[in-house]
Amino acid sequence: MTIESLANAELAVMELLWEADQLTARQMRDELYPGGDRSANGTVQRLLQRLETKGFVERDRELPVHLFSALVGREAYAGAQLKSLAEQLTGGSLAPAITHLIDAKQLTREEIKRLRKILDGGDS
Amino acid sequence: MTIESLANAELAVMELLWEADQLTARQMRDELYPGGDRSANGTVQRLLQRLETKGFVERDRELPVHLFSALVGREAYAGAQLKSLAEQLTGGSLAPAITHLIDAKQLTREEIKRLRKILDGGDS
DNA sequence: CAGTTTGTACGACATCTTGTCGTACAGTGG
DNA sequence: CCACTGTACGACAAGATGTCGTACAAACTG
Repeated sequence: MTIESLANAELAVMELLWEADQLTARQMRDELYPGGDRSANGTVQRLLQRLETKGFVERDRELPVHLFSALVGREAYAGAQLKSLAEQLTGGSLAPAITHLIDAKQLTREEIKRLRKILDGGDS
Repeated sequence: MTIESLANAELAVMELLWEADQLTARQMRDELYPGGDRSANGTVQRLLQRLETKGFVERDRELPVHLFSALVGREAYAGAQLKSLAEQLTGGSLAPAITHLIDAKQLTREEIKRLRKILDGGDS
């Protein structure tokens, strides 16, 4: 159940799928490679193929022109990455890193407020 | 000032340096490659060299046998990675990802409590 | 002093990942 | 039948990573 991590171009594709519910490869090509010649099609298809293998993307094969959609949401991906980072570095806890961010003034007062609200609501 | 991200073997070296203040390459070799033959020395030296280039490690050249120490602390590294993740994925805010972790019950009650305490203290 | 040992410096390499491209093939419409 | 669009996928270059080998300097041993 481990969620792999994504590279730039793959992430760019996911960004599109996180915005729209379903997209064709063509639509994504137009978005990602505006002056898209023939080869850009292959690139996008390749990226989608790999994302499908990794379990990030689903493909509706009903029609000859497939419809792609995200299987892993942005928040789920971000959360998984956060968790994996914490596990790798600080024994599974986010606390040390967040402490550091606060001390280094890398979190705005706004953001701190937002996080506090989330935590107060989330557990009880 | 961007902090690069580290690969496995590099991270393993940093782990050692995060535990001890200063170490010789030899000490790290013994730790990382217990049955260490000749070539393991080269590997460790190479890793240290690259870490030095990336600005993660400092080398005391006073003695012929160098003493290595971490320039970037574990919490600073974790924090930087956290921040870069948030910037890449959720517009710089950690809130969405943490919300997801709470909803998906990926944070223990303990951890939530700890985070809340940090946030309550950190702002003032 | 000559020889050995220990450590540093670094070139070289195999492997993997990533992004890209080209080509082959299927279905559709003229 | 031919052109077009899309899918499938092999191949490749570039970069990162971990490893190894070798060259060289400093110190220690006899």
